[in-house]
Amino acid sequence: MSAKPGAESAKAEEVGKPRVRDRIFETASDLFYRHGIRAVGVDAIAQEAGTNKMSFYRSFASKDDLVAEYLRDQEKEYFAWWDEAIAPYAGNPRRQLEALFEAYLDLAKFKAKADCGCKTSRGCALGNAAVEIPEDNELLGGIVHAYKTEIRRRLRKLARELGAREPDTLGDALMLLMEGGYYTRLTYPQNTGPVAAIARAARVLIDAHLA
Amino acid sequence: MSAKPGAESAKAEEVGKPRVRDRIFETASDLFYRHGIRAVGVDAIAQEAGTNKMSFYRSFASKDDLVAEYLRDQEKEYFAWWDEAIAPYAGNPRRQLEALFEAYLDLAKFKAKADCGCKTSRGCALGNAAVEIPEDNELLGGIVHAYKTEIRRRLRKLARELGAREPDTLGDALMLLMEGGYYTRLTYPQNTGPVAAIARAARVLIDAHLA
DNA sequence: TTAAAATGTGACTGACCGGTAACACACATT
DNA sequence: AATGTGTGTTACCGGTCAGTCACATTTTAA
Repeated sequence: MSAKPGAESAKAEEVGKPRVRDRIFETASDLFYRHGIRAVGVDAIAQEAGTNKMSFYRSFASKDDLVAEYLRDQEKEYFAWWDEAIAPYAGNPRRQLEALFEAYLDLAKFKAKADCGCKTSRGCALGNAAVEIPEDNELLGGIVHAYKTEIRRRLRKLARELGAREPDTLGDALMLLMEGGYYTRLTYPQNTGPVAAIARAARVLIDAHLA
Repeated sequence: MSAKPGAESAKAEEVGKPRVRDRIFETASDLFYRHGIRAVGVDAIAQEAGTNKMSFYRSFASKDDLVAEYLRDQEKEYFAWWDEAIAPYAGNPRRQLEALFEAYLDLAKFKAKADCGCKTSRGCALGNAAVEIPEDNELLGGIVHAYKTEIRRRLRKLARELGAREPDTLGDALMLLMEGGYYTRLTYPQNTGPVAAIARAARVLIDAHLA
């Protein structure tokens, strides 16, 4: 099944062969995002990472432990993208919001690895996790909740800085657009779905709350 | 008595003990919606329905078979709600759209059984299924895709009847709101999330496309 | 009444789940 | 040479998954 990629011991370790833990994490993140959390077992992760289950449990206390780290990492990446998108327009909330929704259409590219091979983007890692996480899992559920709430806070804040009438309402409306974009991306390849209309819709909402 | 074997079952249904198949289907629908499809096994369904796995497989060829029926039934229910919401305003697409988004806030009540006990609504059954369905499952994936496309078609049609500029864009924007509402309902109890802003946002979008 | 249809029961398969134990091996430092 | 660390290997645990079997029982229709 898996032939060794010919990497020799000492040098390869430093250059192109990250520590087992990192390989496992990268592999798991990829598999979780593409196939969902429940659908990916620890054995599959270990094998795909070129190691075995025992090494998995030397690095992670449990699967949930890894999932929690995965979710936190996805959140970090997402807000990194966010900050990057609005950075060029600091002090101009209107431009920041527009930039955000225009960049949104390229988000799939930002996330997806080149060799993903998915026909459709898989939308929001955290949001999808909310579907799979059982109700009584407070650890994972809390991570998702905090993430969504931070998005909500940021959008409402931008709406306030914008000087919008009813900034909270505008922020929430914009959030609905974003979340809807993720959700529909699960079904429609890339930007062929309703998400194509997101930037214009955002602009319309913003204008209406400024008039 | 009549020789038709289907007629008698109606009696038992009324009395309070529906046929096993129906009990299984109702129970499964409830469990699938609340906990997700992957999280619910056939054994759990059978037990919760007061029967056993063998009776399950006498009624359904496979779990996927049941899931397909569940999804189709959810779609039917959803569009029944939709038609009911817009019926009073036939010929007035503007009022129909508004009614749709106002009724949306009560949708959770429409779906949820009284004894559900969920802290949060579970949003859209079909949309959530899209997260759990593996990419190569064309049967289930196709059902979800057809459902989303029908929503899109209906919203675009209403936007066209409305006489909106760029009706497809407006329809898609409204769809983003709807889908976003479902998605965020997974995380926020009932209407405490951004979904509370959905009716106003829809109105703003509609107005802007009419001006 | 009687036979057929519907349903219940428990055991079973083979695969997979998350997680663990015991041991072997390579290598880097000292 | 000795030691410790990181890793690989194999087998195993108890549990659950979807799905099937033979057979007993109840319900229903003729």
